[in-house]
Amino acid sequence: MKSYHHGNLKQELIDCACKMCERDGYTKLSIRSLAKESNVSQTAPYRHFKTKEDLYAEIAKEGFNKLYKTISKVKSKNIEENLIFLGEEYVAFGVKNANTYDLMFGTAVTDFTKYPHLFQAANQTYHHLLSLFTEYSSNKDSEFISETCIDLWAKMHGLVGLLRKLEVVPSKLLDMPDTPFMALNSINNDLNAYIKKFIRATQ
Amino acid sequence: MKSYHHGNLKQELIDCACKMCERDGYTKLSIRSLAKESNVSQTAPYRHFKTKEDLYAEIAKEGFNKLYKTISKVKSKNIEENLIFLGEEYVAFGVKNANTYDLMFGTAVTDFTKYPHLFQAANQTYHHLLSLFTEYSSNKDSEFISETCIDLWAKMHGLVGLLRKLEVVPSKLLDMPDTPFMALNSINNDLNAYIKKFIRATQ
DNA sequence: TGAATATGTTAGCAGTGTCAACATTAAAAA
DNA sequence: TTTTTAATGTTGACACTGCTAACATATTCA
Repeated sequence: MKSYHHGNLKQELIDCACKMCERDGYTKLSIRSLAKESNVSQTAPYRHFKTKEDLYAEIAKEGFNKLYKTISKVKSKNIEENLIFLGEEYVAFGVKNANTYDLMFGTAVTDFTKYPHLFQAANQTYHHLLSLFTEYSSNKDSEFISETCIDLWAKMHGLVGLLRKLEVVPSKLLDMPDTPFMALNSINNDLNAYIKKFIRATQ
Repeated sequence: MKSYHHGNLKQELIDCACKMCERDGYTKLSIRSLAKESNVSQTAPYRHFKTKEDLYAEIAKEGFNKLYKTISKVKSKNIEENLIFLGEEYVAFGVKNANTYDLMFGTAVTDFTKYPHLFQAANQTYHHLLSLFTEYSSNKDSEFISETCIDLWAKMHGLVGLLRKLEVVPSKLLDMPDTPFMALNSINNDLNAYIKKFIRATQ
């Protein structure tokens, strides 16, 4: 027998939404289908998320926390190795959690400052990069360091975006020369090696 | 008096859709609203676009053609200056045509090979980079050149993505230190200078 | 205990993508 | 030229969506 009140519906909805989002993509995720999958009425989620964007923000927040956890686990002795591993982890995260990554960096949630928890979670990732560079860099100028962070971040972020475009290209195109997809695909075969080179090139 | 048949509805729908997409974002663009704005019945567009994704693909195609036109206009004597200007034009395009850029590089249209015209238009951009590097690089190894292209593309692409995230941060946050948005914002003040440094760093 | 609040349900509105059935016209075939 | 066919337009409808209002039940706390 199930009671009228649920107990911990909010978090359960968020967990379920994260799962559905990563499974089907956030465009396919409807509040109604989320409610159904969670065995509550169609409008129950509205007691916890005023709008759909609020729900998106929650998923994005969880995504940033997961991303932070992933890249902050990386610990190496020297900065170069650290950045290489970090780059590998970051790009791998973006590709593996592609649909969630969309929500984190796409336009579904435009203004992070409307969602303090999301804002904080997003900054956490950046702070990690920042502290890495601050620790290792001989140049302690804060503007230099922040620019270097953005530089690295942009590279990793851009790679995630391009690598995803490539994934959908069927193998029959592999022998068609001079397409970016072809070029990207050859990289994909040894993603880690490429990322290493990629990051090392701009040390 | 208007005739029953329109004459050139397809292209007019595409043009209108491009305008609406850039104005409101592609999520707000509905086939019904497009039909209304074009003064035809709700389902008239379905004679020209089987699904909404087909319409998206058309908009993305127009976007890639416009991007190609924009960056292929850049002509300088030496490769370095050429790449700097190209980077500026590219990032500026991405920021100015943000909503269209979403459609071009987002997940609304997953498989470009389903839309040959879009596929061709997307590759045209890459080909331009490729020919630039081929012309100027002393290392003529094709794999090296294609990797360098992707490298540059990823950087520009990543910058567009991050710069957009920053735009929505209200100015009250400007004196809040240690946020990526803050850091990005300082860059945005002199975007061109940053890109120069950015690209030069990985020559 | 009782009142106020939080959290759940049901019913319904307006808007959406898409399809089927029908109307009109332009193009092709006779 | 006439007739048939195909292309292109409209109307109506279905299932789905985000969201709100009105109502039901449970929990919190004075």
